[in-house]
Amino acid sequence: MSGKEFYAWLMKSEPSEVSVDDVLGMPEQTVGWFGVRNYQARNFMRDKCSTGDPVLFYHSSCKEPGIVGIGQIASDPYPDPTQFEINSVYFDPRSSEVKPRWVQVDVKVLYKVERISLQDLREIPECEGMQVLKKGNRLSITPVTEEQWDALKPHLHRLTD
DNA sequence: GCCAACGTTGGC
DNA sequence: GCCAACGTTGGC
Repeated sequence: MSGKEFYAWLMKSEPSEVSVDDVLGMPEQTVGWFGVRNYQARNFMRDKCSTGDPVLFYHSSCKEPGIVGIGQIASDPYPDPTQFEINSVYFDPRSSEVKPRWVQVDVKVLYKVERISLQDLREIPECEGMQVLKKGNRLSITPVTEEQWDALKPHLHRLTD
């Protein structure tokens, strides 16, 4: 009853675009979470994410979807640069540098874990209420409560690379 | 590649 | 401001 509603974040990435290994190869093992073009997900980044919040790094739209890494929010929100890049698929002509529409935060990957598949996740009773498990869920960023995180902990098996 | 679900768009 | 059409997401 005491757990925080926005304790942690589940952040989806398509591994063909940015995989957990890609991020581990980046400077500071950190990536700007570019390309979010959904207002609800944007508002989470803009209003609710804080530096240091735990992150579940999730691979989606792939053969083996699931949680593959643990990280943390590593910056305040700032304008997503891809919205201004005319050749980017994320270009938004309705946005402007003066009044940016889309923001991102930096995400740092701390370590990889043995993949927790969607199926595994559904079998953890305390995780039943997780937004990512809800039917028709399409949000790329969803909050994870403190209770859900605690329930997940015993299932997180750190990999050593 | 299918298709259910849901967000966005735009005509009225 | 309604709502049908359309586009996108993402597991399967």
